[in-house]
Amino acid sequence: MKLRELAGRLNLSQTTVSRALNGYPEVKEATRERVLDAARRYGYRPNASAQRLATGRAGAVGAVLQTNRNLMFDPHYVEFLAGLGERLAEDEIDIVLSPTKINDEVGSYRRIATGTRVDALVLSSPVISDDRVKLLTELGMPFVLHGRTVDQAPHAWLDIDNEGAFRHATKHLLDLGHTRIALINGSKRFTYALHRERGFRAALVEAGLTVDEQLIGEGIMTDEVGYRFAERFLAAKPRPTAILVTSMMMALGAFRAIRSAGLELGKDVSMIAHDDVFPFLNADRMVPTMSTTRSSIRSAGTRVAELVVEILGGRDPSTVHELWPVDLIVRGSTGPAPS
Amino acid sequence: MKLRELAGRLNLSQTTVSRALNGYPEVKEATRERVLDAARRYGYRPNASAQRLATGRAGAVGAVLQTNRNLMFDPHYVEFLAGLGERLAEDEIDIVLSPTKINDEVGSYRRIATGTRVDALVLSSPVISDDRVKLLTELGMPFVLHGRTVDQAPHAWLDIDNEGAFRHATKHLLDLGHTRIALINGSKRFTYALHRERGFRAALVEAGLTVDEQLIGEGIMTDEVGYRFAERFLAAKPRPTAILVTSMMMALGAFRAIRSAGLELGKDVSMIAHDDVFPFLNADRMVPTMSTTRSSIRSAGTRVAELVVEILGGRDPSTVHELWPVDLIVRGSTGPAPS
DNA sequence: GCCGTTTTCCAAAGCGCTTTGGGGGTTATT
DNA sequence: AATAACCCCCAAAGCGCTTTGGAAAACGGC
Repeated sequence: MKLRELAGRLNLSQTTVSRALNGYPEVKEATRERVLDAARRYGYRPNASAQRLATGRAGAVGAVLQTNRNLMFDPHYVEFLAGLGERLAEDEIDIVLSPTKINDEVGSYRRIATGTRVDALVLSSPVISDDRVKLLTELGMPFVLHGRTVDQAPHAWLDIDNEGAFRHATKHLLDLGHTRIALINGSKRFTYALHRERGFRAALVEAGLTVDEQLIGEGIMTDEVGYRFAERFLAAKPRPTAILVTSMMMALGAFRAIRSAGLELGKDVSMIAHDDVFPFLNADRMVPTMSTTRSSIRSAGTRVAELVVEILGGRDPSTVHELWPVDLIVRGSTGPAPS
Repeated sequence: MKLRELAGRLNLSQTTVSRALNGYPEVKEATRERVLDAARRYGYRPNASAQRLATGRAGAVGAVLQTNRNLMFDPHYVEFLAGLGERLAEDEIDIVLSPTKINDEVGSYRRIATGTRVDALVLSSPVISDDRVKLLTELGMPFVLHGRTVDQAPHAWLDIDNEGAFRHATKHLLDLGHTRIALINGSKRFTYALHRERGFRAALVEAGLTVDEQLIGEGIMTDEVGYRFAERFLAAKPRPTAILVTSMMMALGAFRAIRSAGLELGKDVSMIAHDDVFPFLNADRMVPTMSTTRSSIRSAGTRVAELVVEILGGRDPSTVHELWPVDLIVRGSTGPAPS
């Protein structure tokens, strides 16, 4: 069933049917009803390619998938994509996924940007000085960055206040009397990890403490890595009484290490983890419940999608900067420092 | 730069340029060179929407992403997508990702199949009797299934011989003198898990042993789940002397549990894990090296892509059935049963 | 050098939609 | 009753490619 046929059956012109379907005001409400009804009955679905050609829009945004390493990072990314897709689906915009090898990352972006298959790109997990950002800016391909680079540029980004979150969390631990606090962070190549560490250090320095570099670890966000660092940190003397963890996956591992060491979470050792809010992982239902800095990565995806749509609608990307505050939620995994 | 301009500059017709670019035989080799060269110089990239409209092809295959649970499963899926994308890129075919909530899975597939945004779909991780397979068959949307359902239908699939692999692995352990063997499997909803368990049981029964149901566990493929099951199994009396594990992620967890129990892998306890071959996880570089049933999931993705291309080229999907044998690679994690 | 092939290229007609530029019908205004 | 002002709707022209049906040019055999 194509538009012409549908128009034929309704004794209307293609123009009118098209307008009725796309919500233009030039058609009588009764006619629109009639058209929508018929479209539903006949199961009419517009041909996407034709629509795209006529409108000059690809109707898709691109996402590039690193495929050589750090795949374990993925639950976070997938969750982000889920949010993105949810919102884009409303506007019938596809997500086009391009897997790329890590050594040809910029090449992949260039190929995508110079092609006509997507209207915009979405970038995640920027590193401190990100070549992709530079490239896309140069090529004039619209994009929204989830996260930030250090050298701010006039492009669109949405980030959470990682520095503030970790400063706040650290300060909370200090207020509880903890003075030896460890940090299990993501890889420092990434800006968010830099920001988190910065917040952590700032709070310690503010409190007049010096940072013990032995109590800082970085790695990919897995249970395993969390376990290994926690195990190592807890063996230090004097033992840290609190740990800040950059992801819930890592927190699970760290939690196991704490138990293995015969210690009790929330009493012998306090922990605050950053919670990206996974549907299958509820900080509130853990035993003990987990204190977190919380910010839904899925919501971020949804909002990024919204911003993409706005930019495609004509909004100036250089006005698109959102820094989301992060909640600190104090639960059972934090308690006063043991004396 | 559009085709017409390019043709103009070359003093050729659009027809000729198009043919030169697409490898049709009706143009002189010298002309083709000239065209290709100019295209490169001017950076000509054909407009994808126009191409798609003219050819009647969406130039994309769809993949649906479950977003409500089992996201931890993902490293496997991502690895598969990587392989898929690698091959599809050669034919300039996009992967269109549609995130869906688990409770509206069939609805999502229906929407995608009745739309015109993809030429085919790729399905992964089929359950025993899979509604998606039925739906797509009914709707006549081409697809390739990575895995199998139990009720075979005349559609395209590619699967690895999970049953054979696990039978073989179990038999190997039996040959080494093990008689109490545990199995850490994926969720039994999935056909591959069923097949693996079937292979496991078959080998035991063949050897005249009865299966201890207490030594079978199923769950999502994470380090954590591997740890928990191994911990539990090793506490059983008499303790199993060998464990079969369905994923390398789980194997890492199981390995940790073995060490925590003060046991030595490859001596006190043997282990064979199924290895989907992740670039960041090398069974050969572990200590001890890990015995595995190995089959690259990325290669499977590449081959599935190949099959999709063939089907879109006219091959009858009901002739597309591939069952890949799985290698058993004996390394350091397996040894004779302790006496 | 003539005629039939083969090679090489072209003009023009789509692909299925959106959108521009009007043009009849109705209703309101005088 | 005539005019103006809308409201609805339509015909037709693209969007940028592919592909069909020829036609001109080059080639080969006699």
